[in-house]
Amino acid sequence: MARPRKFDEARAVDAAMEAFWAAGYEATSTQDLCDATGLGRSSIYNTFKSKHDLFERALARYMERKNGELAALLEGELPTRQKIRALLQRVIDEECADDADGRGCLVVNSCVEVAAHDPSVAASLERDYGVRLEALRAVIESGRRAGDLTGDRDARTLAHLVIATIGGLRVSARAGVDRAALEAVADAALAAF
Amino acid sequence: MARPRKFDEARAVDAAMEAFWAAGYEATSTQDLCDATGLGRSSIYNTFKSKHDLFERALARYMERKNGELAALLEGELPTRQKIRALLQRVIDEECADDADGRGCLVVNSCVEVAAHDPSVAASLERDYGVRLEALRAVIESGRRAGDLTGDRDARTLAHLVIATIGGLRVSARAGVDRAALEAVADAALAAF
DNA sequence: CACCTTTTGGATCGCTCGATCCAATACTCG
DNA sequence: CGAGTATTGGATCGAGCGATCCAAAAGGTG
Repeated sequence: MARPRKFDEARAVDAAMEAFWAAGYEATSTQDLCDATGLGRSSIYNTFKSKHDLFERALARYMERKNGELAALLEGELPTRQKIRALLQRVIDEECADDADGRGCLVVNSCVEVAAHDPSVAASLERDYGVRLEALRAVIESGRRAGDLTGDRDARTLAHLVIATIGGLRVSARAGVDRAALEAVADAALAAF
Repeated sequence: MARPRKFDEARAVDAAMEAFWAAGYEATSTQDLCDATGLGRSSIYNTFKSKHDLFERALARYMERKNGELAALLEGELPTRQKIRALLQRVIDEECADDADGRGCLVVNSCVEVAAHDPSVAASLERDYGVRLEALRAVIESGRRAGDLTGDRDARTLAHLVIATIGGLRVSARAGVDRAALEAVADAALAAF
């Protein structure tokens, strides 16, 4: 082995993730990626196959992080219904945060901007959707068994509904809807439970 | 007055709309716009200030068309609840259509891809959101007065919910969710009414 | 300490981007 | 019918794109 790397690959992926998150896939140039990671072109192309490859790694990293946060929330002590409400509230807080210059959620952004024209990314997004769906379904079903949730709607459908509501809140936030309205929507969406 | 135009400006905007709709703003090149409209660069730049200007016209045209369709549906004879369900069904049909190569809805796409980095487009999207919100609110309120709808949730909030649900269905569809699941989500979302 | 492999910075590749310019064209109007 | 003007096609602009290449640098290994 010869000259070792001067940088941490995971840190580079994280930095790239921030760049793609802030501007989207198309609008992020390789120069932007150099600036964000602090690396030269050579290091990037020596480590990753292409901009596209780096994007897939960055997206995977984002999913990993977000799914970790989701799992942590769902494993908490709250009653099931309040777990769901807290999840929606977290989304609203993210979207309405003053310092979040409207970058939203990389997964949602990628579903809309990238998925249709990129089968590989689409497959990755579909897999990730499945993970979130199963996590939510399990929590809803266990809440129901515990008598925590009384409705009789299919747990899987409710899990789909939660994910769709999150997507809807994020799109609405981008359209300029204010926090109070988003919170009212979140409350109303819980009527299905 | 001299040499007259050989093309119809509105048709050109329509063609550009299709192009932006299919590929997104960033990924649509001026060459794509020439191909889609059948015009030369000169004609495009002579008629529209820039790619951005043409995009705003195309987006406005899309909103006009879609809001027309919405108004037609809402003015129909169906009971209010079924109007809403039909609206959601239409969205699902659009997203799941075999020939719709995943282009989705230009408004949703633009909210996610463009709004954050383009104040002018953001303002346009916000205005359009207001139009849709008001149309839905009015229908819900009139349905309630007619005894068509029995819940007591704020009509404006329900209108927000309908729009958010549409956005959520569209994002979910892009993530690969199948038609049956989307329809179940649409039904569940109606629980708030 | 010198060799050898890998990384690094930076020049450069061919291409396409959005936009502009100009000469040729074609139509209206006096 | 000729003068004048707006439109048109196409060449062209400088800039930036994603990607590649190469020589210089650096540190582990004998």
